[in-house]
Amino acid sequence: MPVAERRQALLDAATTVIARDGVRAASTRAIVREAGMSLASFHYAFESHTELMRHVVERVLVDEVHSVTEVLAGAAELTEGPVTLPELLGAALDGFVAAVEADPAREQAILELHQYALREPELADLVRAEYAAYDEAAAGVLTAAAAATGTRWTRSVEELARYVVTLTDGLTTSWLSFRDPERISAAREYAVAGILQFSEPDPDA
Amino acid sequence: MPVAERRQALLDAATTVIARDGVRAASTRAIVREAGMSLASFHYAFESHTELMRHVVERVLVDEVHSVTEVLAGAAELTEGPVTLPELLGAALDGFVAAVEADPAREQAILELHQYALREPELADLVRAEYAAYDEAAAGVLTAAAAATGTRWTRSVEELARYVVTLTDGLTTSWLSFRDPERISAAREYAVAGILQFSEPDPDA
DNA sequence: GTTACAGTGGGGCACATGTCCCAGACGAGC
DNA sequence: GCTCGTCTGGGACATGTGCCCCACTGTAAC
Repeated sequence: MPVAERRQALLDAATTVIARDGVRAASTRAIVREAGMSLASFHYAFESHTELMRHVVERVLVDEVHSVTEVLAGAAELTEGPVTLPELLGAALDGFVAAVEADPAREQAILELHQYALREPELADLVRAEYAAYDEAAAGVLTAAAAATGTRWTRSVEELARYVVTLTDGLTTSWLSFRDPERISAAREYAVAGILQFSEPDPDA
Repeated sequence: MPVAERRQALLDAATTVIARDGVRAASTRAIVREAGMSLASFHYAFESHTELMRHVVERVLVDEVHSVTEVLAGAAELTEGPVTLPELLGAALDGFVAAVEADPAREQAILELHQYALREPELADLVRAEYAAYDEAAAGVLTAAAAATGTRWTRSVEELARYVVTLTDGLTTSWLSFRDPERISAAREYAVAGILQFSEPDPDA
């Protein structure tokens, strides 16, 4: 078993344990047990538990950015025939919420890893980079949606995107506490309405 | 030293340790070291570390609800002379954000305790009760602000309140990651604008 | 002064954790 | 077949953890 593959297997196992039992429970032994390896194999693939955790944080956050970007892009490409701006934005937010609802354990793990990373000086930047990527993804959706519906934004797209990301963050934590779709849907509607305020027909379109 | 006082001191110490070093570091020994006691004193006041944590979660979350309610009520009572709805709502949100900015460690501790509580079946209800209290506080501010400015809401105040709470949650996590006032202020402005959509002059006022 | 007892400190138990070491297994090259 | 170097398993170490016990203090009652 090549080292690279073993590292991947250990990262997978660590992610599984964290999602199921929390960061607190992700001890070296729990991870190797999950991966079906011995402790020696662990320290053959990784310098230390700390290094493993660093890679876990990095991989999970990067993966999450990818999947979110994918979900948003998928919703934005759903433009079969004429679509309105609120429909597009609503679909994008629905896609995001559906992804969170589909795998709450993963989302909870991500939040725990955020906290973990924010406590480690050398990992804190990963969280900020993650949010920057979210901002970019949201900005992409906003501009694409406006372009597809002959509208334009009256405010900076970057600012609007940050607002959207802030809101999705709130939606995520709300879902993890209540698991209540109704509690989410109202906020979702208001969010869309809030953003629409800053759009207008594009005279150039 | 009476038992009740000792328990309070230990709760204080635990809160301090958690805010400074995280929940992960809040071991029994770390807490008694912070409180300047011996291990025996700890187990004289508390049945177990688990029981202590249960009380910590309860107290911190209840305290947070109180202080948030206080901040919001304070902002709402700032009605010297004629004030507009957006001013009132903006002031309330500013008060909230200022409280978060003033003590980020405490806010981070609260988020960690949320995660901790959500992992413990018997503590999860505390988080939900906390959010329910936030909802109520936000609803109170919304109705008070509307009444003070001769306006009324066109949507259910409960739903609007939940939206506000969701948003403040996002603002909090955003602040903890970036500590960037500008990043917050834009979202704050959009939030106010978003809510204002659902207000109208009250003909009965 | 003696007794009784709530309260406290130090030490110790059993267990879990991160890390390391060393004996052995495995397979490739000759 | 043999050797050599990579890889792996089990065991062990030091440390940290939650919890407990026993000896001791101080104080209050008589």
